[in-house]
Amino acid sequence: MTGIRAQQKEKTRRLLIEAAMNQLSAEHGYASLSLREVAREAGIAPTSFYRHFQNMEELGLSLVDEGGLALRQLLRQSRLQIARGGSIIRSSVTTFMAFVANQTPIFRLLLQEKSGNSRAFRLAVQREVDHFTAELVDYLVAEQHYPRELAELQADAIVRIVFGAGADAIDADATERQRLTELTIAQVRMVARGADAIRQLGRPTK
Amino acid sequence: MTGIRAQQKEKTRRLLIEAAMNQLSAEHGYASLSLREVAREAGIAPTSFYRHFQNMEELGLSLVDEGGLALRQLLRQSRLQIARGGSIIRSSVTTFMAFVANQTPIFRLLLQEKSGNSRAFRLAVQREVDHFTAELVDYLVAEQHYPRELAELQADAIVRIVFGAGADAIDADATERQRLTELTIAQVRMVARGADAIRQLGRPTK
DNA sequence: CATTTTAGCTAACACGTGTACGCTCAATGT
DNA sequence: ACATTGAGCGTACACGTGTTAGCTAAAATG
Repeated sequence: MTGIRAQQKEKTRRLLIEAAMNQLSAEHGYASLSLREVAREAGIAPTSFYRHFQNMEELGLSLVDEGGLALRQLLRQSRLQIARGGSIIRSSVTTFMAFVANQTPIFRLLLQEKSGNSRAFRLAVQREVDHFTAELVDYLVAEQHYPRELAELQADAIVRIVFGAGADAIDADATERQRLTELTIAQVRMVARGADAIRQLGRPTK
Repeated sequence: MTGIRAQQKEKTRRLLIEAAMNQLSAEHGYASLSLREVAREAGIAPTSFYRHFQNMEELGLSLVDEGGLALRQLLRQSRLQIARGGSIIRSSVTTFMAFVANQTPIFRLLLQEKSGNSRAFRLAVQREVDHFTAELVDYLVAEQHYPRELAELQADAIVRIVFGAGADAIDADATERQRLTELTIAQVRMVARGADAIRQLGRPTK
């Protein structure tokens, strides 16, 4: 009942997606992705592409979704590390940087399309980043007992710092990435201290 | 001796640059910029383009330079506001956001090519951002007497936050941009507080 | 004034692109 | 068993692209 036919279709759909991913590189971004080349790498005729996607844009949005999914899986991984002890900041930043290193093409896609030229793409990526931020806010409120507003301010700043560092990490080699990771950890801790100081102001007499 | 000929050449060179700027929009980025369309808008034949630039890439790098120049002019403006009193943070963030609002295509170009697909572009933009950071470090060391290392950490974090906010401001309307500006100011102040707290740790007994 | 330089032109090229049309043939539905 | 569906294919078209080669005329040079 799985449908040997639908099964095959899903398979070549994946072939297309993976072909597109492969063609994403440092020199060759989504914008300059060609239907024909993607189809060629997937091993189907150019026209058969339309059996799976209406547009290249539709393919691209699927890529973003895949990326967002991977990103959220990363977050869960990170939370696992927290559960079994250790600095939340360090483990979060480290796993994030590992994601950038291991899934470079996906991260680059997210990064580029965040300020890219398709509104649909920008919104899709922003949605993923917002997820990211929202979960951080929840953590700060639930576990660290920050007032919501301050938690939002802080989470937003942290996400900006971490994503910015991720962008710089893309081009970096392992050593440089290590340095960036430590730098980022220190910066996030700095933000946390600042948020804490502000919180103390709110209720000066402990 | 100005050279009526060289003068004319410089003029159409500017025409080309401005034509390229005009074609940069939310939907149509540098990557999909066409030599022929640019030439058309500049009012010259496609082939004449090569009298001024060897590549589209060379044109693009000129655009980045123009953008960086404008950004540095903005910084000087901002520093003037500081000289005649007022919060340095507020005036810096405000003028930065004004830049994003008024010179949107240029800022978008910088933002996109920062993580774009041409290494030359990435380096060019990074160079501009580094200028930005370096001047902030100098300020923090000279005026606020932070130790250099802490100043660098702080400046880098601030630049990341501000640029991230700028990226979000691109799509925003005036009201939303105002909100973003206030948010960013608060975040930068938060970072400053954090840096201050860390500095106090370094020399606990005042 | 004679010569050289050069910004801009027209014509032409080879190429890659997205997409429409109609065919095949194996998996599905009845 | 038969009819229908649909994934994939080959052909073909119109179009925009970057780039070369060679001409023209005006400015620069001496």
